[in-house]
Amino acid sequence: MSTQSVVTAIKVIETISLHQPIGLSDIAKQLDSSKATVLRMLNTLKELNWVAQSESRDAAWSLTIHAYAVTARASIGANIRDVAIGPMNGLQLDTQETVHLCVPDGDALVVVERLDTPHVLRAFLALGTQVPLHASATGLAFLAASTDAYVHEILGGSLEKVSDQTKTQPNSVWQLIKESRERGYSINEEGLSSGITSVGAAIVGSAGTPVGCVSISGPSSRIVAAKFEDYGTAVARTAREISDLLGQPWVRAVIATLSE
Amino acid sequence: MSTQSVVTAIKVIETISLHQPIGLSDIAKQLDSSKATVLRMLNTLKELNWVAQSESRDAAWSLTIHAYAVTARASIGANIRDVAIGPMNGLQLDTQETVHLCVPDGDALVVVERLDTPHVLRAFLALGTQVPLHASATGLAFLAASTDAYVHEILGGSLEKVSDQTKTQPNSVWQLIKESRERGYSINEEGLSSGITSVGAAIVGSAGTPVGCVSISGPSSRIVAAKFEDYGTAVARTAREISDLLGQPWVRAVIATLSE
DNA sequence: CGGGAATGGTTCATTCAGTGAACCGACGGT
DNA sequence: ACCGTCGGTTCACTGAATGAACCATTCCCG
Repeated sequence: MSTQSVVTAIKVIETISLHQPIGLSDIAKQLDSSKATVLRMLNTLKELNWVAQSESRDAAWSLTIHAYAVTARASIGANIRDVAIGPMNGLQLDTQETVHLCVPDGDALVVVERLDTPHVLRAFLALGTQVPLHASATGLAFLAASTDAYVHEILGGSLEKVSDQTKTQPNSVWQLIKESRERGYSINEEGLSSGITSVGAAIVGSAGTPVGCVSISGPSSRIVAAKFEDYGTAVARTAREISDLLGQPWVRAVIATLSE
Repeated sequence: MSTQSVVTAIKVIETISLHQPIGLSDIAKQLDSSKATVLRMLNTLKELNWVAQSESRDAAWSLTIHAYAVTARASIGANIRDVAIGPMNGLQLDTQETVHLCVPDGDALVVVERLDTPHVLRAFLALGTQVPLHASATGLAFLAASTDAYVHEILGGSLEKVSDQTKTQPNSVWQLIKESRERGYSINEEGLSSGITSVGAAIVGSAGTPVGCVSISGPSSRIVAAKFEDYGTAVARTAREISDLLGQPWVRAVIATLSE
């Protein structure tokens, strides 16, 4: 059904997004589409200023800042992002570690905001990065705040081994989730990336369902077991603050004023 | 020519982006297109998970996080963003004010990164915000680093009055640009928003052309004239650091390691 | 060297996907 | 009860989207 030329156009965009500077033939190959079709899409998108090709000999294509700006200024995440930035800042000052804000996109989380640590040795994820639910502090916190039905749906799927220490056994992950529920915050020791430990907590909407997560991340040499409780309570408090703010409509107006 | 169904699809996306939650008829009206066509686009984009409609009675449409994630993880800005984050952090620590990173999109700048101040009273722009060249510290810095030909092209266009204090006379703006060139940094006193003063400097690429800008912003009560020079030299130094880093290819690899 | 297999890009006949006017049912205000 | 609006649907027409076959380059490897 429905407008397959638009479908291929969007798929072209998503393919470029995943493979950064990429050539015409490669895109056509990935989409199982003819080069002619793909090229017409690219030219149209170029006219619209959504893609550009490098002027070097390979003529590879990439997305433009314009495409980013269009999607960045809208999107549901904008609201939670603006509301969350205050409490996140406090958390960053308290812990001096990198703070991440993630929101769900399909069966994964996406990083939509980040505050950095002043430390030279640091951990951070680029904005827009996809984070798996089973292999991150934010993901575990999100699952801990989700229904058992959803958790088991995720655990029943394929649990990708992201780092050496990623737990890929449903039982092991389930154990981490149970612990997170008891504690009120989640801990992920090097499951997303070797050498990085994170502590996270879920932000819940008015309906009680999780709408996002915050976490702090740093090298395992600094985020040691002795600090888990301090960091965990701080993260959980921050998540609760954001949750509370989301429930109060007037916040939107105040933030709007400050950001003008 | 070229694939006008894709053109309308993208225009639908851009229209939604500008008007946040918006109804079917409004979109059709803005695009001078039939509701049937627009609705088919919306349904296609919905299947692709780029737009969603509120489940409330008005059934308004908005962009999804997925759309944001797709464009955020790619885009030219990603490189400069990752490179800039280090020096920006230093600047934030030194000045304790909000730090913005902007890159050009057409004849405007777009905010692609921000580091917040710990102060309660603060100034910030949402990521993805369009910033006019003539009415912002970043824009003035960008123009100061641009060719006279380009500056006059911009000054010859319409200079929108963004705030009460926005300078809309080409001569006045030209004066600000000249001062910025002499100083090495730009100052914008409440031209973008009443009560907010910013200091900015341009990041230049290997070809010597400006590729972006950094700035610090805060309430005019804190960013006072006596501090302009200190802040200005700090901002200029940061911009130079980023410029230098951009010239050194190896940095890319280091950042990639840290961000994993 | 020199051929072969990539690459980016073009052409063109076939056909099917995209188009908008007219339409429907449901709200919401007067 | 009316009118105007909303979101969404129907349908006949047609021109826009498609991919196989086609260049012109470049680059690699024997």
